[in-house]
Amino acid sequence: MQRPDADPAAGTPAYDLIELFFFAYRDFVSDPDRILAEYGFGRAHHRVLHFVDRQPGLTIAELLDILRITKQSLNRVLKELIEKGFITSSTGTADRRQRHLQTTAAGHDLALSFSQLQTQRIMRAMGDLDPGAKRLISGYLLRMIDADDRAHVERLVFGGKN
Amino acid sequence: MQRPDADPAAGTPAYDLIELFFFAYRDFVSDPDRILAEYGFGRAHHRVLHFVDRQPGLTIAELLDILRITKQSLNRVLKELIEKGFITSSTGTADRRQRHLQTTAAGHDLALSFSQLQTQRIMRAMGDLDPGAKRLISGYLLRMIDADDRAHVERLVFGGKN
DNA sequence: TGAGATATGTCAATAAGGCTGACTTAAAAA
DNA sequence: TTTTTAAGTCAGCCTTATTGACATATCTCA
Repeated sequence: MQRPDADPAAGTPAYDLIELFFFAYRDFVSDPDRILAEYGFGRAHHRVLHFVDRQPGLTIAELLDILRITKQSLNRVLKELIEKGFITSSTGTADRRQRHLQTTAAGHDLALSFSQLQTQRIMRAMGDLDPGAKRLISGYLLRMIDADDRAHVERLVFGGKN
Repeated sequence: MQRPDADPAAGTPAYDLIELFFFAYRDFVSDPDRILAEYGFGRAHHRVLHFVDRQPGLTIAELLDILRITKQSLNRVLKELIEKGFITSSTGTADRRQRHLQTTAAGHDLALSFSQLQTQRIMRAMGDLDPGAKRLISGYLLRMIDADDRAHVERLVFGGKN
């Protein structure tokens, strides 16, 4: 429980970037909240819908790995999305133990409307930056991710299905 | 409840930046989590401790305004931080209805250790970028914040006490 | 083929961190 | 003096997460 004395090598904390990141993320996730409330959904539903839409055919285990939650937590949210007709679950053909998840047409439209809202905010913030500046920002965000997870995220973000 | 058809003007969603922002923020807040658990604290405690440490003398109303939670939610967390000796609350002199919050020495040390952890991650991600690139990134994050809140955040982040 | 491992699903209890609504007290302001 | 404001508190509820235990179907390997 003993905190070490302030590490002299740590220098002055980057309070500006710490706080800007906090406020930027808060507003970034707030856009979809208004729509989610209309459906009785929360942010957990948003996350599940997003990743299923982006990776059709995703299995339960893969989804748990991305979200880093327990299957009990996922189950309630996923069940609601399936019951309300936004996601379908189908038994695997190669391995019949697995379930492959997909968005329905309604699910895809909803996921797309969330992504478009968030893209609007990103584009407003990018303004008229040149492509080099955009690469710089996405590189920065990538390096903010734990090093031992970075390859996994890169595959997921840039590489379609694995 | 009717979602509009996909806005043709919206273009292709920026899936890469949406997802990078999600994963980056997750890892960014995960660093302090390990320490918080030692004290039986959660992220709510971290946020309160951080802003009180950054703005000594902050009142309850000002803190509620920054965190955008209800005073009932704040109260439980704040009470624990006071009881465990990380924050002090003192009656205002000019206006005796107000309470002015401050971190104790222990509270300041704890807040500093969180900020240093997060600064390490930020500096690793910044790598050897030049100062112009750093300004570009903080400008981007600032513009991700709701326009009508940006001035408030700027004062708070760059301007010390209001 | 049979044993064990794996993928999923489910029940129950618990916790953190939010919320609304109602009400009190003390102090300032009109 | 009346009204408004700042803070504190009680009670109940919701969402999203947790752990632990267990059931079922299916695959894999010896």
